[in-house]
Amino acid sequence: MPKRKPSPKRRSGCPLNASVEILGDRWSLLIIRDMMLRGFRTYKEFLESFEGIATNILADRLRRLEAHGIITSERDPADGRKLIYLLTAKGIDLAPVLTEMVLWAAGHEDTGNQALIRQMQKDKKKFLDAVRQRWAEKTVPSG
Amino acid sequence: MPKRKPSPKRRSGCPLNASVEILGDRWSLLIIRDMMLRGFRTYKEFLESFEGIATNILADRLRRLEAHGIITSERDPADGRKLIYLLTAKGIDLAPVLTEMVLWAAGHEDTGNQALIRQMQKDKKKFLDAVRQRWAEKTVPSG
DNA sequence: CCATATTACTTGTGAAATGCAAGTGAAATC
DNA sequence: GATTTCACTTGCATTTCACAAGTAATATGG
Repeated sequence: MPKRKPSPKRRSGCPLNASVEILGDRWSLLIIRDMMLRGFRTYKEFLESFEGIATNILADRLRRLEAHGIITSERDPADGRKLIYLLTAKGIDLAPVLTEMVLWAAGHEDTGNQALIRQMQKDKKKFLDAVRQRWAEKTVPSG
Repeated sequence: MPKRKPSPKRRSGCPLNASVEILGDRWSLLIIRDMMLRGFRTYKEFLESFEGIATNILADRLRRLEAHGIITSERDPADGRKLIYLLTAKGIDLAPVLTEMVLWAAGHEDTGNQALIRQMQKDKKKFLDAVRQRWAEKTVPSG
């Protein structure tokens, strides 16, 4: 259980503050969403996913997420050019956070992706179990 | 039920994207936390709470949260200088999001506020019910 | 009343983060 | 071995942010 790394210069001890300092920007949670729910694993997939992210920002966010132990990266043995990014246990533990954010927006904002929302609403626990299961099997379907 | 406002130029229809565009910065969720859990309601209280926020940024974030229907503002009848900021129903509905973010950080980062965390872990539903109850009564204790 | 204080801001300025276009190096493909 | 693909980096313009100072409206003390 690698946890409780002594973090450098944090503004306050509140756990929410820690979360916000790590995840509080426009892209980090979207990258994690794509890894968790869409099975994306390479730089190129992320870049093409949300049109609009700058290449340097994407590189920076991946570095930061890795530094925080939320993702790992390794060379693709089948193609030495590719780096494969994967969620760590700490990363997959963000599933409940993403779920609640999705449900909040779905209830109060004009959004799409109704299939996903209905799945989450119907049985939150089952949905989260399924996410964790796919992650454990490392058989997240791509696309 | 005032919901589903047609939002201007959103990057994608995913609900998570909507959440990130509204809440994805370093301060918004901390302001909401202070309103929800500490009963803060004035500009000055927020400013003194998290030392470090710039006055113009605080003003901007309060404006944005109000524009998104997460908070309201009204003059204090007892002191005409003061504006009182209050969470809307949409704002209090962020309680599960905050809770999951707190629990995630508490489990994986080196943070304080163990009392709050134990309360959340012990019975998440009861904790959320209490938050909603205090909000409904508008009797959130200050400090 | 009138001077002073408090509250909730705005404005100005420099620093930092971001967006965009172009370029680079290593590995794969043709 | 020339070209393409992948994962970036670099340089520069723009936007956002932090910090200090100032302002308008209201409140308070003498």
